[in-house]
Amino acid sequence: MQRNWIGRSEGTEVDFFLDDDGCEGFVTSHGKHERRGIKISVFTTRVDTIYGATSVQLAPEHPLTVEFCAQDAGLQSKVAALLDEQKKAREAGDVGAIEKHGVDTGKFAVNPYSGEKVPIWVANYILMDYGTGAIMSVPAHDERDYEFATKYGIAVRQVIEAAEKSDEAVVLPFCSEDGVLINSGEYSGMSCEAAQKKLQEVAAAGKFGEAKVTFRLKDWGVSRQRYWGTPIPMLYCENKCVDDGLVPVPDDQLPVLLPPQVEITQQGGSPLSRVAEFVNAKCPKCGGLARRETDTMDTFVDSSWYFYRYTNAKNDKQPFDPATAQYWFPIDQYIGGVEHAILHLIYSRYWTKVMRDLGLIKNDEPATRLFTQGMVIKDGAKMSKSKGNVVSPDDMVGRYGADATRMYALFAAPPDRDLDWQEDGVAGVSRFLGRVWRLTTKYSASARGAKETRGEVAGVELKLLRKLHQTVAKITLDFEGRWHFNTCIAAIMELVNELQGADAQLAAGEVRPVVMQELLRTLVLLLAPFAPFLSAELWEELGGEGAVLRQSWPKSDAALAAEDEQEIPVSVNGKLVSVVKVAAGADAKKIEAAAMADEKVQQRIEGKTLVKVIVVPGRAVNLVVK
RNA sequence: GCGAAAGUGGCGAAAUUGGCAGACGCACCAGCCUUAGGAGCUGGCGGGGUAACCCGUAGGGGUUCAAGUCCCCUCUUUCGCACCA
Repeated sequence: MQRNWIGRSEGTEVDFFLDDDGCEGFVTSHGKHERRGIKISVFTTRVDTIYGATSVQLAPEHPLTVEFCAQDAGLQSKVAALLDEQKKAREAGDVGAIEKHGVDTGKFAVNPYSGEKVPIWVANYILMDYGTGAIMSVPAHDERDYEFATKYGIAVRQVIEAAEKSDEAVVLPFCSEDGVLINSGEYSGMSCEAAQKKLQEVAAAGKFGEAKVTFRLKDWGVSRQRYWGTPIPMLYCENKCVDDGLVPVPDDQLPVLLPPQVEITQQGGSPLSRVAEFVNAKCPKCGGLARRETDTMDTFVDSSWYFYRYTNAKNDKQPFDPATAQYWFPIDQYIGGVEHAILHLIYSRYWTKVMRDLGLIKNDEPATRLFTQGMVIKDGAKMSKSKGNVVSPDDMVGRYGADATRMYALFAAPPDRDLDWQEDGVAGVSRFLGRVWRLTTKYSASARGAKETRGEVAGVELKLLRKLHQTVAKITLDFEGRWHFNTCIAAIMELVNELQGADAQLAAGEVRPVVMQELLRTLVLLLAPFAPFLSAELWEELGGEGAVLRQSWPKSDAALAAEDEQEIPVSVNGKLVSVVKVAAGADAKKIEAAAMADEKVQQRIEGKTLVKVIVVPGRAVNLVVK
């Protein structure tokens, strides 16, 4: 997601030249490169289309635009209108919806490869803060350029044709990179990819361009003109005792605190600038008058590094001690919603890299792993304070208890998925916990004091212990490997169902206390992360030592968990026909024999020719017949 | 418009490497029990059909002995967005 957002874009920066008196005698790339005059750098991902460039377009705020305007009042008013449109679109947050407008400056630029003169335009959709603030316009091979050129009658020249020739007429713009250059001088006939590489080399050799990587990360302003932010600890010395008068507040005067009494006047500007006691200060360098910076830092600044402070919260000399931070960082696991995946996480990563470069920390990244949790959905919409559909769990805790509420939330869906909040299910979880309580307390007396060793097990003891150890294995895997707590809880429910199904045998004393103890104590340990309060009670009830949450996680005994038989589905021509039982670990031959011996299978293949038999041991059998 | 994620019973969901679709739970139905409860126990519960069987994972194609799972196209929903040269 970040890869997309940061928007790494590989392309070429190419210098066009302003065609004016200073540029006479310009010679194309074929000959010598005597370049004078003013450069207009453009960034393009499609340098292979450069022979199709029929204009150069500048952002309204481009320095050259400003210069042209200074010489031409008529142009200036038109450009001002373009800039206004761009600003309005930006404020509305949708530059994409802008209607393309532009104005011809009457000036020309020279293509450094071909020497061709092309008109220079200013357009409202060119942004000064991306790339170089100028583009070469290739209408034949770019949607936007095509739209613009047809609107203003700018030439359209095709320089790429499809790699595979077809009889159909070419529809412009042709934007595919799967093509071959035409009308491109000595580069004609090359593939797009090869041409890009070659043209970059030529530009680099001729010193009028180079391969370049551009990023689209938005430059987020640090400072805000409002009261409720962290003060920026800088002073402006009135005497200009240093070059620009800018003096940092000395360490021993940090932190700069906000004044407690501030009038919010809604006049605009920072409210702090109207608080004289705050603004007026002494220059720490020369002792003269100084003014404090009155902008405050945006909250993104704080959220980019606050967690480093957690490693060293009582340090009153520094934000944190580098050695302490190095001990704790990077964070092992970051958990957050998708809304954190871009802005906050990009800024905090960026901040970490800056602190690393300053030598404050050693880690390159703030966290090693990211887990993106789902949203809570209520009545079809994301649950949020701003939508006002937030449900407090307090009600549910009051009615069913914290254990049932917590366990229900974990049971309803895996955490990486959106959770549809429906309260009906909590009653079921509550009933389940009641069953666990009754089952455990019913047999706790005998289980509590068991001291003998287990020894060999068989019959119902084996059946129950097998299920127990299978459950431990499953939950351990789902818990550690996948964080699928819903299936962990389902597995505990299955275990309890199995125990309850054997209640008659338990009541008849067919299971020894030592086995009962293992069954119930392990059950409680498995339950503890999901229902800690109930588990603590039951742990005590079963005579467990210490706190249940301090116990080590149970280990699955693989030998006990292993089944001695397994069921293998048998299909004929891909359709399930029967299920056969074989000894666990049976080889393909034995499984095939069992499948062929099955009555239903025989009915299906009777009178047909067996073409192929596929046996996947432990998994499936498929018979292909004709 | 672009980008990302998702689509499985009446509902929330399972199916870890392609190998018995619907585990577990909710709701519902039937029965039992009872100093009648927001309780407990037993059984049923995708659709069609008396049945044998047939159909079924948004829709349509494909790969494969075998597809919810892999590939292509379409549709729908949610989230994010910046005409990015």
